[in-house]
Amino acid sequence: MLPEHIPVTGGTVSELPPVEHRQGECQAIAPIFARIGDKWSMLVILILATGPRRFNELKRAVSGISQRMLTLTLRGLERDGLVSRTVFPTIPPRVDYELTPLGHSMREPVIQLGDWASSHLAEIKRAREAFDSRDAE
Amino acid sequence: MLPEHIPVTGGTVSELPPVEHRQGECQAIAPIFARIGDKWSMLVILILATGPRRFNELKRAVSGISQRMLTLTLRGLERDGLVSRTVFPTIPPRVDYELTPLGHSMREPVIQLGDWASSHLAEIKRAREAFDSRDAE
DNA sequence: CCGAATCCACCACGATACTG
DNA sequence: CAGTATCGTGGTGGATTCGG
Repeated sequence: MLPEHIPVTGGTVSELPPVEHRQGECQAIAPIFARIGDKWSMLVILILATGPRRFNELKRAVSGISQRMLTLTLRGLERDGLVSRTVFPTIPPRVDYELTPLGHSMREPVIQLGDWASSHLAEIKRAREAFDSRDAE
Repeated sequence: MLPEHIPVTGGTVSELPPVEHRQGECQAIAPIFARIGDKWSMLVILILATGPRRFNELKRAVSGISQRMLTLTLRGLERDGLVSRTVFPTIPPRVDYELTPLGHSMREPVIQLGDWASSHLAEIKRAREAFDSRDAE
């Protein structure tokens, strides 16, 4: 399903696919990106990629998220069919969240992005500082 | 970079890395995700992955984006060292945007996510409709 | 322990108009 | 063509409280 990626080596710019190819695509995937590309969704997916978790486990793992945003984020992911919610009517109550097959199919792309982010953290930090000090003139 | 150096815990048999491993990571990558995971950044990266573009080319390609948000998005990506901005002092003026080496390194993860999104568009749509009709009771 | 609900500040974002 | 400026608004997201 994944199209062969453009070879980087020795390629000229003209060998890149025309914009139009992506252009139509953009129309379609923009809403998806706008949805999963919020502040928390991908982090939650990233955590759930390690296995099912309870609500407060998630809250602890995704440090900094508020209870409300975690609820809303999970609700959104559930709506999109990426996460399933299982309630155990015990006392105390217990709710497990885990990736659905669809959510599971998203694991690899998200993990890759996460890996990219953590590998290039320092570079980005430096770029920011350089930019900020440069425009402070 | 992931599963290799993860120490084996107790007797549990799991291919998945423990949460704790991701947990510390999350702290660090949350800001990055919050940054690139806004409404437009990844789409712009996706377009620029096909080669350098001028401002209005981008505006047309990323359908639906306002002039203001494109400017802000590009400025943010530039600040993060992902995109470079080249001004040609001609008349009419011309400004080219293209991926930096750092931005280039992000191409593959973003393209993968884009591919994932476009492949599962229909599934997500169906999941949403199912969810919405189910909670409309 | 899990999560819904309310209140509220802020800023993300879009629309529009204006400049070099 | 490539922005900047300004303003208005809806939504995001935090703090807190309540319920099951």
